[in-house]
Amino acid sequence: MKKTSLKELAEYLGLSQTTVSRGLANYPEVTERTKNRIREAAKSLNYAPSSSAQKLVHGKSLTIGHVIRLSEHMTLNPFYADFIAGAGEVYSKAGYDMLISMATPEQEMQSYRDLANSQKVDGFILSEPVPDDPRIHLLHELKIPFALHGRSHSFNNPPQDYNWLDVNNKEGFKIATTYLLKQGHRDIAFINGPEIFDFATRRKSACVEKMKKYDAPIRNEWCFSGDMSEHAGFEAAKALFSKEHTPTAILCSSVLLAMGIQRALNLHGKSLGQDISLICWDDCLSGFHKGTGIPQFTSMQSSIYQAGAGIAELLLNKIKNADETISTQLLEAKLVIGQSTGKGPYYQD
Amino acid sequence: MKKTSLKELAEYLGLSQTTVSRGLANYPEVTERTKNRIREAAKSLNYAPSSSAQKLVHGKSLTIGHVIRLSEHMTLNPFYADFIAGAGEVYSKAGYDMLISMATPEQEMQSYRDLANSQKVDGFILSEPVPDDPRIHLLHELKIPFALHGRSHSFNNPPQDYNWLDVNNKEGFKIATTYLLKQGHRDIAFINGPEIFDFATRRKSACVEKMKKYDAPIRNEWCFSGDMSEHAGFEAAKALFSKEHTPTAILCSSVLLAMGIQRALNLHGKSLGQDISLICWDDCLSGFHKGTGIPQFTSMQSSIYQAGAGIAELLLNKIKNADETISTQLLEAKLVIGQSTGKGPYYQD
DNA sequence: AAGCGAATTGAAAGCGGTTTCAATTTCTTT
DNA sequence: AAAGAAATTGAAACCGCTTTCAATTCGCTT
Repeated sequence: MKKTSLKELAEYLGLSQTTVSRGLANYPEVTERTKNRIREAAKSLNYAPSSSAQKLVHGKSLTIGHVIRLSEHMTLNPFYADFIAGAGEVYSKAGYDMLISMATPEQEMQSYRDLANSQKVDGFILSEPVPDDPRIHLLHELKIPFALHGRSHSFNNPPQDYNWLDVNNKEGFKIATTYLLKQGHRDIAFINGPEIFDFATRRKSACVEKMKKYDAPIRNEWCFSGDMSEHAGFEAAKALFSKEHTPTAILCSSVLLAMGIQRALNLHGKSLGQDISLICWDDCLSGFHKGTGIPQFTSMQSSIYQAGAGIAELLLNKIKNADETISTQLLEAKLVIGQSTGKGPYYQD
Repeated sequence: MKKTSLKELAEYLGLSQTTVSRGLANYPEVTERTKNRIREAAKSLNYAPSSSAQKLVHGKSLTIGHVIRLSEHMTLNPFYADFIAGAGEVYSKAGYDMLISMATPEQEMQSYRDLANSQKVDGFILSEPVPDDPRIHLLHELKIPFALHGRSHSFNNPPQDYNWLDVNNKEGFKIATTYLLKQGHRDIAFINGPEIFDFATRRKSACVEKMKKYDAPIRNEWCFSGDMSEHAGFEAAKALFSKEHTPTAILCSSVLLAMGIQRALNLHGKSLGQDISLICWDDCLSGFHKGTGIPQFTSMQSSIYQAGAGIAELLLNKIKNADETISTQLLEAKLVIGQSTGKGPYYQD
């Protein structure tokens, strides 16, 4: 079972390469009868066109690139798996491939350059934007389509345009904060992700806005910003409950944080939903999929798998239609009541 | 800034394509002086060779394929992210690309066929082997190099040969079981992954072997096998502690399970390390990276990131050296004492 | 200055497809 | 049955690169 070329297949059939090629591509000018002959022969000889040859002649790679920045600690965010799964499924349905490239922060830009210039990919999906993300400028310059998962806050003027898909972090945290406030909580702590990131600042500002509106106090010593890991959640909650004043509710930016918070609370003999309420952001990681029944945590849910699928679709549309306009899409998160919230001291009917 | 071709670059330099090509590839017969001219021109015109053209002429794709099976629930194992990060880093150092393809169980085999026949990839990494994994046979037939992460138990005779890299599950769980026994535990429960998988059966048998050796009782109602999720751990532990007899120690197959177990224990007012001991398998997911100090769980640690890197290296060696012999590699897991274990009732100095 | 080997350079073939355009075959029509 | 239109088929160019092999240039020897 060795590689069959178009030439061999044509010789075997006693036809020209032209006809065979057209037959396989289902051109109308080829008789149905010969098409069938061709298809059968192709199957029996196990023929598949060489993708590099096809790419060469078409000048397209039918491949989308994802460059993943490996930080110094080689930590890769577990959300990537789901995000990529969502995108990957869209690609495979559309006949596209997904090329993933790991890059250290120093290699990162060059990696985009190389992939674009060598025409290995027809477009990029960018993740984890930073403020005034330099990749946006680079990819504009390289004139290659791309879409961003999330948004890059711009301090520059004018800001750069780009296609993006984001979850409505602001609205999500407004809903969550309002829910806690209406349940009678006023002393609310906020354990956030790193506030250099756009999503984290949006979450924070939503929270602050609503708290102000309800005249609830905003205490700096109750606001944390850092890694979104179990460990960070544990440490933050530990710090929080070693203070004199402690909140009656917590908002946090990730299920991982929530787990750490829960562990710390147990240590302090406090129980979630009873002594203290918690709402966490939930990216609906499939590894954490819930069973049936009331979920452990009350959360704002938004599937990162769907975000991956959505942004892949957005980008493929751009590419296929050579659409130069900017597309943006905002996904809404859903409040799901779980066991981690209860009435607060100021509750009133 | 549009795509520059070799031809254009050659014309710009007043040289032939041949010389330019050789210059860029650093052939010795090209003078250092002209090489430099060529390099400069290439840089200033932003030239990069078309990868499809290069692939076409070399007949290699310099790409490794990972086909990811999406189950019905679209759940993608979060370990994939780390595994892929490890592999990806090796690839990029070696000048290889990583192609990831999502496939439903029905598409899966065809996906391997297509990628191989269209020469999109030079080799495959297989994950999550099942007994007598049909992919092994297929890829042998397609005569394309591959390596398996884990092992595929064979009920057939003779079993098929293949390159693999696995972690020493058996030895790991022997160590863990022995540790618990020596700490004075005899009533040990086992919350395992799905026992259709090779790794899970090895873990189970290691456990059973050691228990027998120490004359500790093996109770079927204390053995669970299922999803390796937080939720499954919670449910198993809940079931376990609603029984009349309860164990003094638990072995489990994943940190996620451990977290669920902990949550259930808290509900029952039991505390890990005090009332009950737990050792879990820890794939060292970067998302769960520990801080400093004594880790939460006592665990058998083995980095799945390194497994990814190791198997990528193994495969690339095969490909580069056209090595037809079979390579296998067994990684050892390390017992790390954390806060979740303590002395059992039968402890003696 | 002629002759020679060594060092450079370039023309052209080929990798495996797609597509243009011309050639051939088949079918109508008269 | 001949002519013209329509339907099929195929030869050859081309995509962008590498590499073989032949041609040219160069530096030295005598």
